[in-house]
Amino acid sequence: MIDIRLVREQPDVVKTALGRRGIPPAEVDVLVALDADHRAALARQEALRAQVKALSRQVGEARKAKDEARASQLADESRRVGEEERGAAEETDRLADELRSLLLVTPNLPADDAPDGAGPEDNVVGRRWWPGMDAGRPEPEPAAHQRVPHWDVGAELGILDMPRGARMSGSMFPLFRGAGARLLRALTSLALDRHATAWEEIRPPTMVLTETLTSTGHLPKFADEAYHVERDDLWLIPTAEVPLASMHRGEILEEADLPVRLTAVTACFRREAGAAGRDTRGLLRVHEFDKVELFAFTTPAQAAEAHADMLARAEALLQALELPYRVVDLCTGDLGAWAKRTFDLEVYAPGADRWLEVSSVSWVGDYQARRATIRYRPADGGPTQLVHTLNGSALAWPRIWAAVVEWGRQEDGSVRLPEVLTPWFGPAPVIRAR
RNA sequence: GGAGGGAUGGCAGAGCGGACGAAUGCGCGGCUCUUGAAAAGCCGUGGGACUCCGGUUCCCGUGGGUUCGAAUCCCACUCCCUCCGCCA
Repeated sequence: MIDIRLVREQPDVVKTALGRRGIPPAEVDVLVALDADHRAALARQEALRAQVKALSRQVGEARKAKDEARASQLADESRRVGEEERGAAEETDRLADELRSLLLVTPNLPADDAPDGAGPEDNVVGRRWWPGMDAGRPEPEPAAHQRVPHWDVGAELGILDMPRGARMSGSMFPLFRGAGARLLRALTSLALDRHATAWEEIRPPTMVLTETLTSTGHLPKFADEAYHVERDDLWLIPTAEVPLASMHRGEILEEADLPVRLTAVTACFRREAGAAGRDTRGLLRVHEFDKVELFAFTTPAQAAEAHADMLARAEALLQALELPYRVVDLCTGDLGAWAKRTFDLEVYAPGADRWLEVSSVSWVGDYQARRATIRYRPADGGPTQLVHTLNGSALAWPRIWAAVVEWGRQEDGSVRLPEVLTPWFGPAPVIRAR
């Protein structure tokens, strides 16, 4: 949630910021008006409440003084004021609900330095990297044998079995087998071992409460995108960001304990309702996939460094895996609802001939912290403040799997794996047909 | 799934219808004493909302209810503990 106080005190700042996302200023005016009404109602209610409390106290005193007549007279009056208060409370609650519902679907204010734009076409493509770039080698040109899409390579080698995945779960549920499954396991181990130096490894639950999914911003706005287990009213997480953000929900942390940095691998579940019919082949878009996530709780001052660190970690993995990639600075029109600034990492996949988003690293500011009331006590003893949260994938495996397999494909059809996977596949790692 | 017990401040733990946002202890912060430290003593120490900055109000697991008045009584739910059953 954005700060209602900022909306109240500097509505123009909020209008300008949300305007960059294409939100009309009238929506901010609605917030301002609702907030004013709510506060007026609250003041009325609290005045009545104070009256009830004062009268009740006097009832007790009258009783003690054995003045029954006065006691019952005061009680009658208190009852009358109490009824009035109940009416006022209903009005206050109604307005509070209305305000909160609106606030819950209002997106975050983008960072000042996030590029302006209307949609994905306006994203800013930044630096690029490819193996050997530092040594002055030119960008690699895929050979004919690398122009085979991973779903074909996977079928040839028997390491990806989409038809059987569909048999058990329907389309877009991949089934990896043999060396293909091992490759996923290797990638996860590689990533977690690297992160574990500074980031605490977590294995969170993958089914969560409605409140947990609301804290991050996924609910109520994006309910159609998530799988819901009706009988138990639990949701399957679309990313480990969701449970990790709730690690400290409702807590007040000490500044000395910040930043808190977490890493986790989980399955991620997405209905992809809005993308039906698009990217249906292979691993481009699937309903269930494994992803290693980084998540940080920081002070506002620590956020920039944490953001850079996350991005650097994701990039380091791509470099270790020898995959050409580019950094994309998301424009205000493509930024996720809760993000202030996001960098996507896209890997080029020569077989599918597409840039694939394999990581998204976001600075969320206090947007989630306010929804989840996650605060910290400053070391100087000042009042508690909301923390900042950041999240980033490092990395999402199916698309990495696809890129590794396509780039690695050799003339004889086997797949040469990056050297960094030697611990799992032996020296000069290769996947051959079974 | 069944039976019982519990949920109060950073922690432990009182309170069980009237000035209780809450005793006491521990912890933590400050001060006194001391060459310094310890000990001792004194003082302070939860979070939020609104505010005409005087205050007002909310929070004792969550949500309802009873009452002039609820941490205290009633109902429902959630979570934790013990025992039984089942189980990877």
